[in-house]
Amino acid sequence: MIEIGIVEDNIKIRNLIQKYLEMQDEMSCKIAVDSVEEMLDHLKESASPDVLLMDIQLPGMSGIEGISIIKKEYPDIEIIMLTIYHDSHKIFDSLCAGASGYLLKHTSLPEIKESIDLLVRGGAPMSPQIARKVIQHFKQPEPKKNPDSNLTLREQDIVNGLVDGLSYKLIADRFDISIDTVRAHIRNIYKKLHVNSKAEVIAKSLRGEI
Amino acid sequence: MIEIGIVEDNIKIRNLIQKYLEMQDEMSCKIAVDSVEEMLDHLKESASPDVLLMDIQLPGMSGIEGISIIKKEYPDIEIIMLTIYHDSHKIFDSLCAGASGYLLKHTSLPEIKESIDLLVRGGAPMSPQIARKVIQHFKQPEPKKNPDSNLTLREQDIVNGLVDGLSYKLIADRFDISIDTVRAHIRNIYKKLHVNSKAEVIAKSLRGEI
DNA sequence: TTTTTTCTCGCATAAATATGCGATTTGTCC
DNA sequence: GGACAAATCGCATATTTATGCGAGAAAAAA
Repeated sequence: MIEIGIVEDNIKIRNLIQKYLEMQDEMSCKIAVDSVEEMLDHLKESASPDVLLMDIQLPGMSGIEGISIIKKEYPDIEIIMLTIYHDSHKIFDSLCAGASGYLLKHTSLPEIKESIDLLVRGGAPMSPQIARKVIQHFKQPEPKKNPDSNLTLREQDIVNGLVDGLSYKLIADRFDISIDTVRAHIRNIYKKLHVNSKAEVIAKSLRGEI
Repeated sequence: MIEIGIVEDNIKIRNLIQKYLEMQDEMSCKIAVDSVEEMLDHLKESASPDVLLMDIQLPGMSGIEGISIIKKEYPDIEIIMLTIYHDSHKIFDSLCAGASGYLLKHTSLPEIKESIDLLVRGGAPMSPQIARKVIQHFKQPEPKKNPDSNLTLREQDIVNGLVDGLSYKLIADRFDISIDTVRAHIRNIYKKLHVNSKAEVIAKSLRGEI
């Protein structure tokens, strides 16, 4: 028997889902509340459900904050977001916070049931549009490397020194060269990268633009 | 009519899928080859398919290398990986290279068809186990934030200015404050972060350690 | 072999940064 | 009302950076 909890402030939707899930043989949905705070109260007193369906827009604490807190206290509870938001930020914030699935609210009741089944079998329920956004997140936008920014090995050494937060003097020590040589390299690096400060070199480097 | 191409070196599997897809009313699968190189030859001469099903382990160029090349030349072709590999590296390499879906080879023929439909409708077909791995990738292992490095809003503004490569003067201009105030904030930031140069602040920030 | 890179070093100087000490104002918390 | 954090500003100074110009030696490319 899969124990399911619901956090959803729209009472109609909440009751609808609860009733539907209760009708399933292998599912039970006893806890259905309208805020994260209430759910936390419940969790303290009674046994934890296996799966939580959670909205994002909620009175009080948002669903995304809720994920973090619940996951920290009860890491075994699997959380599926069920929301109208399909903007990338909310999706990624939810997944980063520890959600295991992300459904849009137009998902039908049988599909919700299917998703819960999928989840307990080790899958990750996602609406197709959501999956698309998640995947797009991986695509490298453009390896926008500056073509004529090919640094020599020594120059890369120097850049690494800068990224490590070293001063010219310390870089000189590290590679056993004079500080004026460091200056010379840095001059050339700036030319190649079209910048004129350490700050920009470090930023470019850590952004993978070198 | 959806035009589909297959790159798969196991001739049995290839023929099976091709025949099945050809049987579908709204699908056509004329091009079925056993290497990326062959597919590239085909693409040069005839019209591009809408969707490619591609294996990873192939004679000659690997499927993952293939994605990059094909996507660069023909960015409109959607690629679904169809492979036995379910290790995270291969999955992420594929998605980063530009694949729009990732199925495991035990996927049934009707499911493959469904996946293609899903793809052209803007979704992203993935086996549930794959989706799970993708999602796990988002979970932050540990936000190793320095506990007593909580910067105030203004201090965060200043840090952003530094990351953008601005000088004190320009930061002062951006927020319409005096350069001495910028100095004051930076002093406090350095104290909180236990550093003593712009470089280190930028590095920390871009590494997500603030 | 000649030319071009790459790496090395030096001197000089204007600009920017790091850091010391001190001060006023505006909130918020108790 | 008093304590305290946050944001603002000023002045002074030692250190570091940024950038100009020049140059020699070794290695790689032509």
